[in-house]
Amino acid sequence: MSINSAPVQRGPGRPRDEVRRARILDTAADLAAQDPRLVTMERIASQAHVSRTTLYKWWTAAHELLIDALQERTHWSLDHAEGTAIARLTAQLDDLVRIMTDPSTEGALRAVASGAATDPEIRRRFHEHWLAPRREVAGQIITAGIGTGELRSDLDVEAAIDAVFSPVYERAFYTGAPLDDGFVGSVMRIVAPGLVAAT
Amino acid sequence: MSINSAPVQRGPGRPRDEVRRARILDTAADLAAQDPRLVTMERIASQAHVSRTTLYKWWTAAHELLIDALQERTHWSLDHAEGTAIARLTAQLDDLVRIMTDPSTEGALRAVASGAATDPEIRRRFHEHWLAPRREVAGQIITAGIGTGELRSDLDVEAAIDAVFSPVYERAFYTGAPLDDGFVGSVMRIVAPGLVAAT
Amino acid sequence: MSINSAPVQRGPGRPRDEVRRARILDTAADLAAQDPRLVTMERIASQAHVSRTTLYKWWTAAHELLIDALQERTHWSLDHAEGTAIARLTAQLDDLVRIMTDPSTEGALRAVASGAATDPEIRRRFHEHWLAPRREVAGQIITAGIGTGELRSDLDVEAAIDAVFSPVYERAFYTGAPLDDGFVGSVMRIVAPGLVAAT
Amino acid sequence: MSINSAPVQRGPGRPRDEVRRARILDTAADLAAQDPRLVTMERIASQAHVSRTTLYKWWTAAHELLIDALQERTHWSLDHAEGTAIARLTAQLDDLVRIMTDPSTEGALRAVASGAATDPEIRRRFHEHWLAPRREVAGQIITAGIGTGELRSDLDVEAAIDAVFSPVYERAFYTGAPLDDGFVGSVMRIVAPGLVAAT
DNA sequence: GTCTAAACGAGACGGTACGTCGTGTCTTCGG
DNA sequence: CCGAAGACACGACGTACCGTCTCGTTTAGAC
Repeated sequence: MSINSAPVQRGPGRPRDEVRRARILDTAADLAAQDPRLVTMERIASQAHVSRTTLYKWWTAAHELLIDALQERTHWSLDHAEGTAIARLTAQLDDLVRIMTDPSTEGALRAVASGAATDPEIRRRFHEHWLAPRREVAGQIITAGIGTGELRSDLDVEAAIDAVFSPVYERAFYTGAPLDDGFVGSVMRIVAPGLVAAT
Repeated sequence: MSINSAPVQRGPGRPRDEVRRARILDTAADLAAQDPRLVTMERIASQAHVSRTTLYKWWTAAHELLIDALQERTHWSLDHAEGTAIARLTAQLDDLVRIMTDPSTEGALRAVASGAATDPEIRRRFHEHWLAPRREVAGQIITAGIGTGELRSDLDVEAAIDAVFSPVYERAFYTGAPLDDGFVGSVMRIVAPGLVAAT
Repeated sequence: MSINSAPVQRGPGRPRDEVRRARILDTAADLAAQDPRLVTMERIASQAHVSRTTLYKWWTAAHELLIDALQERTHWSLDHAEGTAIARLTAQLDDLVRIMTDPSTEGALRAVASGAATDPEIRRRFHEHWLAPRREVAGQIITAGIGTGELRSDLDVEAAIDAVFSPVYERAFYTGAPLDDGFVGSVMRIVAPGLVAAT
Repeated sequence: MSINSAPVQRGPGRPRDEVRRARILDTAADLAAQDPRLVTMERIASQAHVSRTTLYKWWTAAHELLIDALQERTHWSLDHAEGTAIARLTAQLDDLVRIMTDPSTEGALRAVASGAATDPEIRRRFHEHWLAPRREVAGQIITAGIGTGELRSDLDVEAAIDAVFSPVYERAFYTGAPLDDGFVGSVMRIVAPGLVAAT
């Protein structure tokens, strides 16, 4: 799952220092928590007591590094609860809100999303390693819901996923409005009627 | 509405060169259309055959300038059509999609949103000069719809606005999925049932 | 003597504001006294509550202005005492030391000399309006001294003037060594024997 | 002697490019020879095909750089000839005249002296790395001359040094009068009688 | 009294240089 | 082969002066 997960097989030469790797990711997350704009290769290097050379050896850019850090911190969020489709989507949304509420993951996501908005390569990575996995899960939930007859059969699945998730990103990144459990409730109250099949 | 609207009455001193101003905003929009990352004070200046000093005289940063450029290009989008609340919201959404489909406005918005995600000051400006006016209109439509009984009376208006608009931003900025009229239809089909009052 | 002495004859039009002129020169001298590097057209203008346009109307550059200021403050120094040639040269030297000891004249001279070292035009002005008049007086003293037989008849007058004056400039501008009456004595004790005729 | 003399022993890290260093100093000297006002970090960088960053890495300001260039070009001038004190001082003076006659060293000295006149920090450097070493040698010559009885025992050594050297600086920087061997003769003819002991 | 011409203020503008920060690349030494 | 240390080019930042320019306003003497 991680981009730079340590391969087990070993050849000759000095093995990679895993302690350093962890320290680097922690440092990046800390910086992002303080202020996403502080996340630069330069700063990460000096703060993590690591040479810039080492950073560039393993990550092509700060955003790559942040995505790694993000994934290590959010593995849990992909395990989804049982229940109705609506309940499971709500759980997904709760997880996302929790991620957006934790300063270190919020800051990292801000930094990555900021880059993604303007840089196609970052966008690709952001989509591949962050959005896609979550949309995948949501898609499965929705498809299953359609199968059981809980959800409408004529749903545009992609649009449905957008409708569920995007309000959280908008609030977190741009609006600055409070992001709490009440918000998840409000969103689901609005979106759910459009998802469920008429009884 | 514009930040730097030229007052007609004149005092002493050389009057501002409005031709230059327009050329600057055009240049910035062009650069943003090519690649939002090209929008730097340096590049705008050289491309618009204007000194950097002049840019800094009128705008504190590239993002300010872009917001001005955006507003000049999207005045039309705030006039909203007549009809039911749902119809009027759909019209709003169509406008937004059109803005996101025009390369110059899309690029400019990308650049500004990118900054907004990480810089609180840009976020404030982006909200004040871009999001707020559009949310304002949408809010009035919704409130009016509640008044006529078309929409549910227990709506969380802010969340409703989020639900309507945010899918467009998400697609445009991060997903890369096609942004066409069909998408607006899909979104509204999902959201509308949660907005209208039960009959 | 002054470059911009007000001509008496008057035509139509608003006459020059002499109060302003004095205020400008004072301001320039004050700035030079604080730090010669502060003497910029911009700073003089704002400090003297005068527009930059006015400065450029009357002086082509800050150094011109400073030379004017200097002359107004050092008219007295060209009147020389009576006595032997050596005594009169010593008096000249005392005057120069006094000028170099007064912060405002010292600063102004520093600024002008600094420009003169690198800019031929400033050098010409500095020579014409500052060095030449003083060398002129010294030259007359020396020539007169030769006439009376007090000084050697085979003197290289220009070199003699250099020998007398230049140590003061050197100390003032570059060495930072104390510039007091004792120094004038030391210099004259060294130089005088080479000037006076053998008895 | 040089501020940035390359130490021979080497640690880790890419070694400094000595070719670049030489090219930078040459370029600076060339610019100074053309016109001392051209000596700016910006121009040196572009002319020497070097980034401004590199300049700032090694020199805090253009004047520092020029002092380095000067020293590399004037090592020879501190070796002094044998003979009487007067002869040795004359040799020193000849050296200084030669330096002031070579366009590249003359220009560099002009630029540095110009800065020294108004900037205390440059003054300190100019004194420490240029004036002091030369005054040191002259001081030793004079002290030795006093020891042998050739020179007066009641000399103010500092003033004596000033008397010998300063006429050259004055001519070179401000007067514009010719600076040739005849001038050195004239100066020494005037100053020497005040230095030597009465017979 | 108006007329006229200069002085003066306010401010826009292009330009050059400053010193700093971050990027990505390259070179060399040591574990 | 990993990692540290550091040199280097490049692009952008925001600021300070420079000198020029275009206006509007003020202030005198001349008619």
